[in-house]
Amino acid sequence: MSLMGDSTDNIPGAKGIGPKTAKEILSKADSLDTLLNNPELAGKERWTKLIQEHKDDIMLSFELASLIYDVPVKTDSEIYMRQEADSERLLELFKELEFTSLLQYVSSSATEIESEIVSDTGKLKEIVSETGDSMAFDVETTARNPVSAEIVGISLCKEKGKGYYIPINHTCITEVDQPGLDDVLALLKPLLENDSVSKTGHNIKYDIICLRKYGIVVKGHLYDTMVASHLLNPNRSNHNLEAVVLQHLGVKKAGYKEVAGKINSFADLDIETAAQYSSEDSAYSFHLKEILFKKLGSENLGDLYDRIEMPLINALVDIELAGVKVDTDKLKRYSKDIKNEVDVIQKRIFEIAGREFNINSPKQLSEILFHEIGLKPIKKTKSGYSTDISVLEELSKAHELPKEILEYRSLSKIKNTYLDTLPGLINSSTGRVHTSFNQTVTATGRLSSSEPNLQNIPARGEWGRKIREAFIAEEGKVLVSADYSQIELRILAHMSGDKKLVEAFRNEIDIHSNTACEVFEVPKDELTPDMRRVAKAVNFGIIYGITPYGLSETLKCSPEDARLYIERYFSIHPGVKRFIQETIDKTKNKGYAITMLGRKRPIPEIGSRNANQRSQAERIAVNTPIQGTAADIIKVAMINAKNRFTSEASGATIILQVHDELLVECGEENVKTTISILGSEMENAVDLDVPLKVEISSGRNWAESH
DNA sequence: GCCGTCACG
DNA sequence: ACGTACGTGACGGCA
Repeated sequence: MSLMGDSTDNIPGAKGIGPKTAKEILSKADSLDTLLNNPELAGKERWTKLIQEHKDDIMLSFELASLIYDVPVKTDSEIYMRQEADSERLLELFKELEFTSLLQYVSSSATEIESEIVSDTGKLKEIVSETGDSMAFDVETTARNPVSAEIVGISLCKEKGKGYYIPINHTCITEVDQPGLDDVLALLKPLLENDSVSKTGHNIKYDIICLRKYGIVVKGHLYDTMVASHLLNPNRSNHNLEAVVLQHLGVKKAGYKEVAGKINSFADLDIETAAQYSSEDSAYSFHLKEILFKKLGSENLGDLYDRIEMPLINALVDIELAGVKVDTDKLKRYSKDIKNEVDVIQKRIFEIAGREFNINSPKQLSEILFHEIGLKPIKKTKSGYSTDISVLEELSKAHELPKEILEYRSLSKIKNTYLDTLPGLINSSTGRVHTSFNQTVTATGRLSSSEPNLQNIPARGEWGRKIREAFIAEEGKVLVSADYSQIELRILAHMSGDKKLVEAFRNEIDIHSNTACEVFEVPKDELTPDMRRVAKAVNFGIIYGITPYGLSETLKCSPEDARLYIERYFSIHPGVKRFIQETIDKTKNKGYAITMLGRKRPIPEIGSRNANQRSQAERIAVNTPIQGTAADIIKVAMINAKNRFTSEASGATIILQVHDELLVECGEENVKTTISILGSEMENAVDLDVPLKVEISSGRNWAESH
């Protein structure tokens, strides 16, 4: 078995590697170690030679060089551009290898895009009238968060290689005339709202939100080159335009930081520089559209984009604009309460420890625990002894301090991350919190949420309840929360076709209790809560790509017992066992994991000779189709629910998504309709061999609706 | 900027 | 003999 399966079985020496194969390895490679530690591709010399053999292919040699160059992450092309120092070291490397063409690329910044400043409405009118059925645009603003951002300028592209920049609200001293915002938007509105003109952009959700605040509803087919890049390789974490342009066009474009990093706001930027930068954004995105969407088609990802990711952009626009109402007074009161609690605990900790120290410093804490008190370290981290929750729980048996530390940590986390931060993130004009839902971050296809992250708001315990009670509905409205019940296990049942598992879900049996009966071979009425706890962990473990050790860690049992549980589970669910093996084999053959709706995730380490790396890859190969399919399904539900809320004028708005939950706000009088629409759209988003079940309830706040 | 930790699913 | 559950984002400490 060679690195990537059949396609690279001819690898014995570098000379046998053609450009296409090398490219394939690179596109699927996730870490430098995978490649450099491969005995068949070992050594820098081999790779250097490879570069020289392919120096005509700019991008290929670029990526190869980045590997030799020992960059710490993936095959991201932008890594060596992130820092000046890196660029310089890369230059040296290229000089050494006599790469004249590459030298040109890194040393000269791109000037391929022509930019024209549009400073009067007459000219703008002309451009609008000349625009055909396809355009790209980019909105420049004062802020990162689109809901609070104000428009500074807009660039357009209607033909490859040329951008037009309309300066609107630059505050720098300039002789360039700036047309008024209202005039510009009035002229652009018919074009932007024209359904038959497709719109291209890089992270176009941002621009659509900015314009929506001014009453412009962008219509037409959306080509988002950032989303396309993510679908093509979800392992990459960064899909900013500079990186994507470098990867697919082989051009080093100036990034935002290089252009505007030193100034406070884009509005302070001189108009000529702004025009060039913004025109490049529009024009490169316009150019990338052709390449990326052709690739999406040939990778069979076109349907996934058209049916899910593109309509999802519009759904996310509505969600982010809607925001969530938060009772800040309540949070601030809780913050004071919790401060008193934390102070008391801190005092107690210092007394027990015999001196004051920074409890938040794991380093200082381990000094106290393991040297001064003399407790026995349990786990190591890269930099010392671990003091994480599992360690402290174990140490609690031997000493009174760890328990206090746990309490301190938990409370200060609540205070710092939630109580004290959320009030500051309220948008002053809407009075609500507007998170960003990121469509291009996760490797599995899930969304992520940031600034603030509203997908990790505490849910458990006293403080979880208190904090969720502070997420409230507008006056006269209520919150409706709908959760998929066991969606991942249901997907496992469907995908594996395991008879017993399918049957259990068709009969609406409590799945964890059911598993407990099976694993412990007892009738239902003899089940203990502890058996159910074990079974629940086994069920989760299956989804995560179970290992005896991993299960024993979470269950705090011996690996031998864990192994037994797993063995019992598989003997009862042979279909699941078969599914796991087949999934791993298929991933090995194809080089990627794939979800029900065709989302792909390359997993190159699946062929690694390093057993640890290979095992991890195998767990990822099992988990990704399950987690990713669940992500696909809730995306479909969001799109369909939103469409019905709109078409049936139910006055309901989705305001949050938390992986298997949707939170909706609607008028008190519409609760019944909302529940019925939401429930049926979630349950019928896709057709599986087992039913999808959704639990719905409503209330004045998030805790109550749950 | 990276690490350890911990909040969520 | 090894080191392990899957996926995220934010915080404080520390170099």
